[in-house]
Amino acid sequence: MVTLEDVARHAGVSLATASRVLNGSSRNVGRAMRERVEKSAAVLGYRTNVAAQTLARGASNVIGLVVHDLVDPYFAALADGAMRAAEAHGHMVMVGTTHRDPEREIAYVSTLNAQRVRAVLISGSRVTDPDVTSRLRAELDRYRESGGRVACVGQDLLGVGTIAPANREGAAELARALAALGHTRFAVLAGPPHLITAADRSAGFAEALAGLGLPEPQVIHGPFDRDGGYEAVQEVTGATCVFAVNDVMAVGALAALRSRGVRVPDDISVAGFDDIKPLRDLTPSLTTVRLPLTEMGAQAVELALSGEEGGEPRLVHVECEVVLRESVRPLV
Amino acid sequence: MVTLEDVARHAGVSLATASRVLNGSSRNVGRAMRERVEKSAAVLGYRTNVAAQTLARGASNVIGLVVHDLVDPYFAALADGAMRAAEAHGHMVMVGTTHRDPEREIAYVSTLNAQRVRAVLISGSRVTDPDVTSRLRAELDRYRESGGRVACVGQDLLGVGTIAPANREGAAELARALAALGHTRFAVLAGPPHLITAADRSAGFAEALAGLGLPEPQVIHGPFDRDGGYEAVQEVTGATCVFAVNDVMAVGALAALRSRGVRVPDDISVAGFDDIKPLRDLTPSLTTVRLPLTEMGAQAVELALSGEEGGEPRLVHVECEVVLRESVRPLV
DNA sequence: GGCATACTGGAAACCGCTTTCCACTGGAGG
DNA sequence: CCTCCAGTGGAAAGCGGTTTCCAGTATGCC
Repeated sequence: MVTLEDVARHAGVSLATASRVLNGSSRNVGRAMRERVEKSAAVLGYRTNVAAQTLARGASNVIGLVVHDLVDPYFAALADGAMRAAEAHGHMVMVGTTHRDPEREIAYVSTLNAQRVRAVLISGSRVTDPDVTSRLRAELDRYRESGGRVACVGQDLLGVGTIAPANREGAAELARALAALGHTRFAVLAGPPHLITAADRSAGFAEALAGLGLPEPQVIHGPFDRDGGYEAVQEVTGATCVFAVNDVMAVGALAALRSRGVRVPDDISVAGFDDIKPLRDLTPSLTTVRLPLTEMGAQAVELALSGEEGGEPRLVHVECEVVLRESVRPLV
Repeated sequence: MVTLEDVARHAGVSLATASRVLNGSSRNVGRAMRERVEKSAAVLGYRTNVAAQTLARGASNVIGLVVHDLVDPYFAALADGAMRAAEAHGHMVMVGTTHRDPEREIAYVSTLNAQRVRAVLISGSRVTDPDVTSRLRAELDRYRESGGRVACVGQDLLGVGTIAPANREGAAELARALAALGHTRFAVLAGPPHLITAADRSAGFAEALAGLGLPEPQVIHGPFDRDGGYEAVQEVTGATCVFAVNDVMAVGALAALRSRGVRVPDDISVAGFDDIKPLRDLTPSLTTVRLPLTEMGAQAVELALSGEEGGEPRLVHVECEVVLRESVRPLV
């Protein structure tokens, strides 16, 4: 293991000088020395010991990202955006996947705190359980007290900078768009009641319907994933249009309908939410509400890194956009 | 920032004792002391400084994973498996995405070396360029000389423990299965010639065909991604069956055919390779060669962590399995 | 020519934790 | 009763960098 001291000795300079040359200091080093050091470093194959650097500097160059499931295209896109932004800052990303267990979310914040990461990014829906939320908050607060930076993608419930998608409004807009096509009887595959993202989208959708004087949708709860959509759609009765509160559920619903010989959109229309990448290759292509996932991931990094310069944590609202595709047809 | 020393002082014990209690040492600590220390740590909200720990121990608890693109379900599944296995060992995973740039692959190994990660996992196809390969190898060697462990998912070209999918054999088996259905005129969407995975699959397929006395397939090169498949399939002429060397390309091909009104499998059959997760929700469902991606990710972690106990780097062959689905139909 | 003023290089104090070595204690064994 | 040893707590030397002072040198200016 070649250390900075080895390099310094090999170059015939002091440790301080070698450090200044190799690890971006503000101090200038004379041209001759600098070249000697760089040459020695190359010859010896020196690699900075980041752990030592982190310890000495008191700040690391890694960003922690907490997601539910990397295989879910939603989080994959978020992670991709975050990693691109992180790289632009010269940071690496350390990922923790909770597989939807809030306890592990808390545990990961603790672990990332121990790693003294530069920033922590929390993504995915918050839950209604106030106990879980306050414990997560406490853990985040502890981290921030010691100089950590945090950003959240989802609901503004953690007292930290937040990228907040307009779930309610997006769902409402979708409802109006679908109603404009003539649909009146809806079903909502609403996900679990305790997930705020799911609840918000479901509520926004129902409210918009009510605002139009349309009957209440049939609401079916279930898991927030592909299989949850698959199961939930089986219980739909009498609706002409189904809204799944996220795309992966909608994909599951599509599969279930297909396997039962129900044609989409001829027999029933289906819409989702998020506009995840793989959607475009589905048949029929899925109507959805578009969220700029990659950008959101990148924004979260910027938000966390910029910190809340003297004041309140910032709240960034993200607009959604309804995208009508083949899975929905107008009712004549 | 509360340090171990703060805890020790608060508990009225020495630094050594506090360390032994809080960070799994082999040494025993008396019950009374132990409890005092644990209590103090909890009260003060102590979090180990992993950077300091890494420096002192000379070994970190993070694993580096290098992938091409997290949004690609292939790598997402690999990463998922790796993260599960890593967690079982109490490690975290740091991810680098190269977006298919071999230079960044090398750069990431260097960065991960600087981080002194416990192990580095390299995934994705190797390239034919010997210069790139040898430079990557050199970087890996440097890392291993200083005690790093490496595993690779792909071709055994790096001189490190490797999880090697049976690309050739899998493709050959697929060719025989398709031929058994009566197909004789094939096209191969072969990806870029310099990607060994693509080349192996393409070659295995063609060889099997030759072995059966069938005519050579039409080979079309192009990018290894979804859009590459989309474009390449446009050039197919006169084949009854198209083999895309990976699933994402096959998905692109399916989309292109659909948009041109070509029916699959009625007008033409399509097959892919990998069996990525989102496949099951496609219409038609895609015939492919199944690879246990999640397990491969986990195996890579185990392989790297276990090291090459006194000897040659290990080579783990991974079997593939042909999965016939709707996108292929028998030719009467 | 003399002196203030950059510049630049080096010595050494830390960053927070691990671990080796030492010292001390109390009980087993002779 | 003394010796030996297992068991446990503490002091202190690193781990590999960063950075603050200090000192020496060359430069600018009057």
